[in-house]
Amino acid sequence: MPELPEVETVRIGLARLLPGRQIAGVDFDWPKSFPNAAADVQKFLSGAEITGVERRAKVLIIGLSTDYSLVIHLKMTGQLVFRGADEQFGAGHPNQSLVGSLPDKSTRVTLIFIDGSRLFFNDQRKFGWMRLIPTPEVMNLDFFKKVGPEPLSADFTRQVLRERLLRRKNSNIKAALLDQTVLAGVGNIYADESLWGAKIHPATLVKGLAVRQFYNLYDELIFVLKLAIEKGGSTDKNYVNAEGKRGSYLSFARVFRREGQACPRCGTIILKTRVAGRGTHFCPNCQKLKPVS
DNA sequence: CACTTGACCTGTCCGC
DNA sequence: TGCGGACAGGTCAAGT
Repeated sequence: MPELPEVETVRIGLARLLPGRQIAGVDFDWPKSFPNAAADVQKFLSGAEITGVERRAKVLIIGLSTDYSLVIHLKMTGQLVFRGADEQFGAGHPNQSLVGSLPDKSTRVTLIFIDGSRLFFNDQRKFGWMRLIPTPEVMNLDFFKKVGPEPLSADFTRQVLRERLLRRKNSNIKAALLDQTVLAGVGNIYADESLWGAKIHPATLVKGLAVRQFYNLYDELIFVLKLAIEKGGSTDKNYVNAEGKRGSYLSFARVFRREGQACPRCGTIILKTRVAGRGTHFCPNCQKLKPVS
């Protein structure tokens, strides 16, 4: 669920809310959510000031004045929700909020700032994690060494997308788009949405795609990612931004979670199948599976 | 080596 | 109503 647009939306919110705040303490219980030893957490977090919030792929990097960074992956159900000291932790937000009283039973880590405000790391399914890493070593993490280019960076061109996808020429296009070593940040929602835009069947083999199709896919991918950031991401069940509010992209979605509805382009009923091990939505008329010639 | 599948988890929904 | 099982889908390890 949190894909590039959702993580970027959280980053924008945290970058506005956190820098300059000083950490007083941290509470955490589930060790896998924060694997650093408890002593290290207290030692390198307490007294640290937050210097900035960055994103690479679907990972958030919160910089600290101690030359350590908090590296966070939300995986499927992670949330990072900030509450100011003057906000009742138990009251929730009136406007489109999905989270109420905090901490709740999905809260894995709580950062407490000296001004009384708090940052809650909630994660229902416990797949996500937060790690304290010396800042110069962050990019040495295996994930960062392998991850592909940022699709919204200036040097990510149509040609680059085609070259990267062709690294998996024998895969279907959906599996290749989801492969984080091919390019960073695309997950199930935006893979389906961009393939619909480019009129490509998700099971099409990469080697069977024409150059023009790669370029169409590039245009649709960039369009969908930018629109999703504009809409604050997609909220299905869990995802919320740094203020606990929903994203609205799904009301603009063309195929994702719209099985049984009419394709907005041709009116054919949208199907849901399984491709690359994931639930996959597509229009059987606009996105035909052609044999490799 | 290229590629696919299963494990990690919990909550929800569906059929009986 | 209760209960088992399928499903949700990001990433890594294990399997083919």
